Amino acid sequence: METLNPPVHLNDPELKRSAAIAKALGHPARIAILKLLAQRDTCFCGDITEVLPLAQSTVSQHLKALKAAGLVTGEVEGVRTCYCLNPDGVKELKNLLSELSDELFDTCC
Amino acid sequence: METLNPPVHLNDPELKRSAAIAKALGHPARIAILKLLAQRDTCFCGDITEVLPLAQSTVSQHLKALKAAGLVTGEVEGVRTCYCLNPDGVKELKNLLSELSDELFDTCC
DNA sequence: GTATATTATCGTAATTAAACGATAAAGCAT
DNA sequence: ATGCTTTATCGTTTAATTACGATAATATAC
Repeated sequence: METLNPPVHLNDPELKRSAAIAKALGHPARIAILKLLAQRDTCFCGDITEVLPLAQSTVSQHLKALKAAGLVTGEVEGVRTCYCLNPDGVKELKNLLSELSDELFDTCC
Repeated sequence: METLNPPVHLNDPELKRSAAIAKALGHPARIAILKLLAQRDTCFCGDITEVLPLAQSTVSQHLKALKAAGLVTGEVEGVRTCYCLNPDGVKELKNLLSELSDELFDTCC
């Protein structure tokens, strides 16, 4: 049955935000970093670089991406930067996820 | 405190799978398509193209990406193709999400 | 058979992402 | 002050993404 749908606006802020959060998770290294941050209480860039098979500059780039997505905060502590999960961002992530879970019930035509 | 972590293997299948699913959601058009598929019972490429501000070939590409990620199935019905949410893929997505929700409790150093 | 409708694929262009090494900046130690 | 450590940024290269129009393929209609 033709349930006619209104046109979709790809610039809808909520839609864009959801995609941005998902995109930030769209690389194994970034998921790994988030999990590390959830486990450890120290979270300097160097600690992460030690554990990931990536160059320091690459890790720094991934951290920047996570920060831009609002999933992570970075507080300068002297010469180092302490990265942490951003509670607000994680909350948004969880909301996105549960919203999607609700909407994507299993149907098939 | 230095909770020393084992090295992370970015080729870990589960990690890669999680990232691949997230990546598939990492574009507004693809999230919109998934939501449409959840709402409508007809789900031909043309129906989606009608609603999205994108060319037919672009929509087809996004559908291909969703299919490659296992989130969508496409059954050929004569000259058209009927796209549906893939229950297995959606289940995986939900598992990923709840796993992440569990792991990413709010901490800060 | 000829035309029409539907979708996938090809070719292409522009943009973004991912990775690295090298370097700069800035704090800490001596 | 000099050197060491830590991290961000720059410059670069390679690869992937996104988008479009054009075309091919295939089923349906006439």
